[in-house]
Amino acid sequence: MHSLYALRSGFMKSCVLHEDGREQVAGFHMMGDLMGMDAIGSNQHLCDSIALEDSDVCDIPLTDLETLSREIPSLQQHFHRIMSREIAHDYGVMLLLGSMRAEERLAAFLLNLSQRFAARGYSSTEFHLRMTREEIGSYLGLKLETVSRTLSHFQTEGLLAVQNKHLRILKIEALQELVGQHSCRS
Amino acid sequence: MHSLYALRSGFMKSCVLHEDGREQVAGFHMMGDLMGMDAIGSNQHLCDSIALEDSDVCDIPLTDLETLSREIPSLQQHFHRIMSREIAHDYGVMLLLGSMRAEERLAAFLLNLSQRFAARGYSSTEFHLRMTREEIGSYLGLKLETVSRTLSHFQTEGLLAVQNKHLRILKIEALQELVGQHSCRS
DNA sequence: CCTGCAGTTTGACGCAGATCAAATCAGAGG
DNA sequence: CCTCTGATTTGATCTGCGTCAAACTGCAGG
Repeated sequence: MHSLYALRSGFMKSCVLHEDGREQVAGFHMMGDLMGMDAIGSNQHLCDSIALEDSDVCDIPLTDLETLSREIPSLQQHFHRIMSREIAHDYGVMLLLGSMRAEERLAAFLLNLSQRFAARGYSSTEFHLRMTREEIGSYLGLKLETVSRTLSHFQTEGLLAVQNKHLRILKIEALQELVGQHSCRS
Repeated sequence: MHSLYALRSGFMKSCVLHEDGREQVAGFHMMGDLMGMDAIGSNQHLCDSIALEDSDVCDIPLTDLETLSREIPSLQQHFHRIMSREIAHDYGVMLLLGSMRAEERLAAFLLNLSQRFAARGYSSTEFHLRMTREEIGSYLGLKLETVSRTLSHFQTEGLLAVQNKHLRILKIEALQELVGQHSCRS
């Protein structure tokens, strides 16, 4: 606590915990992501971060970061930008959870993964899902059966090819269209 | 843009916009809240903030805040704490949208309002809802009819007294229990 | 190679909440 | 006081997704 964590390599999830023991996946993190920004205000992390494959994490003491920020304005700005992006991202997730149907949620999720892999120099159309269907479901506010069914459905429609955890996007435009549409709800 | 906004008095909502024109309420703000923290990273506000009653807003240029932060460590820490709290709050909303049923969502919403009024010196059990049922629904990922029905249901159960937009909480423990329970989903 | 287990797929069924519709209510303006 | 309009309530019906159940797959350990 009172540190931030930079993910240098690997893949992780963060989970929010309920008082009653139930938990929900709040996000997936990959190389370069900064984690733990929820804890600055409360001295206590709301999330557990759990590695989904061998990962390398760098501990950043908050006091060091704040001291350096005062001396290096560009670092300060960068840090603020990162926190802000986290907030903006969360708004996107709220939108997703609050007003999208299962197909749209999954399409948005896959497109987001795709973009993030692309930004890191990996293929944007073919990658490995490191998380289980249940974890995807938890993140998207769906049950694992619904995730599985929706993936199968996308496959029969020819939008993607799924083989266990390996995934290939065949019609990225169709997925984008799905997300843009908002055929119903809210 | 490139300013933050402190709400000095009044009551506002912020809405996230879809590409396709649809919008969702991302949060409600009252006296003392800081708004616009989603825009630091992107140079562009994702949200429109709209006053729900006469409000008084104070513009805080980001560059000023950053300059002052460098000189006054306690201000810097305070700012970081506020951003962090926003992130933590968003995680709470994600939990709510992803894994709670209608009754639990509404109970959580009312309890949150109650706490915030209390923190500002107003009654924690009797207050005016400044937003419409539709806005509540949008925030909670429900339709206005469901919000209305659930409020009615709470009323017949004796948990609260609702008269149009005026609300009185009668059994706060019962509401808290509802939120803690998590009888189903996810 | 066999076994066990966690993860996944698929089907059948039920329900919470969306949708459609209509009646009522409250406040603003004349 | 009356009218108009947007907000709210309430009912009836529909449906997407959750729930329950069963079979299948792939991998790790013996």
